[in-house]
Amino acid sequence: MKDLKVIFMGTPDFCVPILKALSEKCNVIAVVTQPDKEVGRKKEISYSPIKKTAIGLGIKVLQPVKIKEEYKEIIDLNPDIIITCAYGQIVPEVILNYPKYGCINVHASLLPKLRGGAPIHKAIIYGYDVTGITIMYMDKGMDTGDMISKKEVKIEDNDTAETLHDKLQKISVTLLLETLPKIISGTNKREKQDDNCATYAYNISRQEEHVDFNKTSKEVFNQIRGLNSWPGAYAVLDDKNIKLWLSKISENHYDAKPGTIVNLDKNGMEIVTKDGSVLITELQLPGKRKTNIKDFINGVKKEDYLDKRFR
RNA sequence: CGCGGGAUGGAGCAGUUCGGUAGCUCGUCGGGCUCAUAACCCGAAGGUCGUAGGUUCAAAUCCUACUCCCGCAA
Repeated sequence: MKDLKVIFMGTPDFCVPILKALSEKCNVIAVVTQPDKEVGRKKEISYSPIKKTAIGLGIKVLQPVKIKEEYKEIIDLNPDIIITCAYGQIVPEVILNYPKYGCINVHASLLPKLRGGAPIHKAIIYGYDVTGITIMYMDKGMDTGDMISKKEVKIEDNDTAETLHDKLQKISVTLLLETLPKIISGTNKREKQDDNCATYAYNISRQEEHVDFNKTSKEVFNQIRGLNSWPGAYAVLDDKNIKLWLSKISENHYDAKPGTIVNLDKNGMEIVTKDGSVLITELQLPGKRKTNIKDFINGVKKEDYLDKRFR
């Protein structure tokens, strides 16, 4: 594997361990990542986590704005295999057919479930009990190619998108290192996806970050933890966006309209849902930092919140 | 030069409009009560009020510049 010429394509933090592992086991001849973006309040230019890692490892970095048009350099490098993970652009067929061992993708779900850009978040938000990593051949569709190997991860009640991200990140590396030798020796499996069972995990929209308390407690709970620690769920109170970071499902039932704050103490800010209530245990006011409920109630008057209603 | 909020003992906040003794709720430490406690009672420690300069008899508070944090928008 040492001489295997690999091009790695990826962008976020999630795939950094994969790049690191590949750079140890193979000859990573180039890394392809999304173009630098101006980001944040000061519109500073930020490099993607993968670009930073590649620079640290001394690997050549390519950043096509549209890989559909700017693929020549990638082909000229004559890779044996292209490995992608959360790259963020659809790779054109010209590239897919080129490397002798093909183009494979590491996807953070058990395909054909949760095809798309936000499989980790959506696995929790949709209330899945189990998710995982799938390694697959890429084709021209979005996460529709033939599957090579899979590894499952259970979703626990206390998992957030962040903890699940970390678990999946870990096993993505081991699964890839198990699978890669089989691909090279031609002993890997190749299984078609059943399109009838497919579900989709498109990128999170602003609308999906908004908590609707007309949903069930379970749905609210899953939404809040599924968006933690990025980008965060929010609801609106007094025209202010309040971020809701952690919650618990309460056993209590109230006669108030969904969204009403019925209680505020060290156990949480209790908000009525469609079928009961949830206790918010970590939240954030605009301009402020994240605070746990204990700190939050210290600086706040209970009367300012009780009986008000989120929308 | 995208818009806006913020920085005050270890934590979360009030006080800034209109300059005049550093305050609240917690936490910590010590003591008490209790079979016991995260509960209750008593007491203590802990802050050059983000930084630098200016105005003033006097600045957390007014003026100027800067640093850092955060929400929105991209």
